[in-house]
Amino acid sequence: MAEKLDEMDRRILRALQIESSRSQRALAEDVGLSQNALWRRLKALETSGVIKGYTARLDREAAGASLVVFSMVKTRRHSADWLRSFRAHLESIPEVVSLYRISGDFDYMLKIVTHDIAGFDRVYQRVTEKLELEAVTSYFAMEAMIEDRPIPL
Amino acid sequence: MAEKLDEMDRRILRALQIESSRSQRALAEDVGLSQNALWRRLKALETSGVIKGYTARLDREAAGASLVVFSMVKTRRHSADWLRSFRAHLESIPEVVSLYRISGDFDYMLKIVTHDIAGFDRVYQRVTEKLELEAVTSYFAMEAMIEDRPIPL
DNA sequence: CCTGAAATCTTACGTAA
DNA sequence: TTACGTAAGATTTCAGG
Repeated sequence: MAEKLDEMDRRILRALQIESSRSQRALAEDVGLSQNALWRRLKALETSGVIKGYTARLDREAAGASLVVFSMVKTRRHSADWLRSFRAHLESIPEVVSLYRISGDFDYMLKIVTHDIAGFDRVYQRVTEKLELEAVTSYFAMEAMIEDRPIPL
Repeated sequence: MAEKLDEMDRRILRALQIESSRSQRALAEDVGLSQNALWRRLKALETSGVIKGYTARLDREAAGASLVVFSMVKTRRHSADWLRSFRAHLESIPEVVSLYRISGDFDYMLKIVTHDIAGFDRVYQRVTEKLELEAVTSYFAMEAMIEDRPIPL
């Protein structure tokens, strides 16, 4: 399950991150394998969990999600129990698309995606109402210059 | 090209963001359409650009990209020319997976994904060498609690 | 709803590193 | 041993009519 990826695997993953809807034949030709060999590697990568699934890449704005906000959060409490409910609370809010525990003068960093300011405000209320936070600093994205590029391999 | 999405479209997009590799039949059944009707909507969503493509969802750690860093950047210069070269420079660095122009006491926010600290340091050098930056504050992700969830629709 | 064409999945066997 | 190639067939899905 934890075999290391070789160069061929990385080539396949790179191609799949760019466009996964191409036929196995075309993909196989690109990376330099037969369709059959590619199929076997694909299956291995899927069952080992390196490939978690396949998803549609959407135009965020066209999908009506125009606003991106990054919120840096400093918390007041740090017990295991509190942390659990903190995580559960944020998981219940779909607009919180990312949550990282970070180093530095803040404890967590949230990426929030909504339709507009009003939507963000509702999320903000929901985030803060239930949790005792010491400080929240929000950075509004004015422009997405590079957005969610492939994981570098 | 700019027709609004109706509830059925959103249902389809929601399903596709969760798992796009399922058959049109299964998908159609889920959202309450015939395979044929789904196919027409899919084609429309693809040609209108709402769906930009399809991609494999990878396990970042398993793919060997263990380190995530968010860097807040304050710039010294702001001319159109400089901005162009700033963008081009960062686009040339694949480890910079996101770049947003933001409001607040910083000008830009970078998301950088690398294998380890050494890799991050190389990227950091590359980012800062060519550009006159006033300040850079980096937050290292200690733990990814929620990562890149679907765009809320 | 129906269908021809295409793609996927699977097995089997021979070969090369 | 481990991975690859070819080949061929069964099955499923696609892309429309």
